[in-house]
Amino acid sequence: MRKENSTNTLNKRQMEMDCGMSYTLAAIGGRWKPAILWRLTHGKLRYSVLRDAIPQVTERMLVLQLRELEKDGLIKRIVYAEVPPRVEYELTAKGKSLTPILQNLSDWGEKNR
Amino acid sequence: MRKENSTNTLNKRQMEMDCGMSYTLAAIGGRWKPAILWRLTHGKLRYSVLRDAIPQVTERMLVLQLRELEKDGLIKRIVYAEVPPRVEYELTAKGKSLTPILQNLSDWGEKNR
DNA sequence: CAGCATCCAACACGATACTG
DNA sequence: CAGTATCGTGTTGGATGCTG
Repeated sequence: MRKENSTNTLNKRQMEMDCGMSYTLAAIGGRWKPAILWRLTHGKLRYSVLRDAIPQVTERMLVLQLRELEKDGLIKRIVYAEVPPRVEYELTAKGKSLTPILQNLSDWGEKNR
Repeated sequence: MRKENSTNTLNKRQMEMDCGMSYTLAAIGGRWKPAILWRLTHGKLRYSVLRDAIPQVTERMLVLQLRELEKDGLIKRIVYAEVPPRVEYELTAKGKSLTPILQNLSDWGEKNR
């Protein structure tokens, strides 16, 4: 790593750009997060439905990514006190605000791949 | 991995969404790609300028990510037949078309972190 | 039903040294 | 100036089996 030069004024706008983007990419960048978020855009889904809607994901990864999305405040986990257990996942307002961005990413990908 | 059920019609729109997004995220998702792309939005930059504009990156990673961006057609590498050598990097049209999307990602990140 | 625990492989990324 | 080469590490994610 090179030494950082104090006269090197990489300006504030650039750092904020990097920073904001890193945050967003970390939030949606997991291997299965886009798939999960997209499935949830049309409403609440039960764990088993979500799982069956993304057949390629292992349960381990599904749960891990759901937990991260929850921790980042993008989805809400709703546990019903029933037997057998029922758990549903739903986008939060923050999560919903990502929808147009996900759409943009998808559109760009479809057009350019 | 669960066995894929042939009656499980995960519909075509969903698969295209995932697919397009995966493609886009792979294109911009590298650790330093957003930083590189952003630096290039205002025009051609020389290798050493780019390097000094992102002091945290090692040369190894910078070159690797530049090569991938080039392979994906987002940037163009221009080598001048001079001594000492000079190399410049520039966004392609495809790369430029990402700018508004990067801006969205940055804005969302700034607002929500 | 909705997970968790364990083990393991692949890869991304960093540090450091060297070069056409 | 603009890179390569080599080595080492931490994280990501997959396979498999078990559980409140």
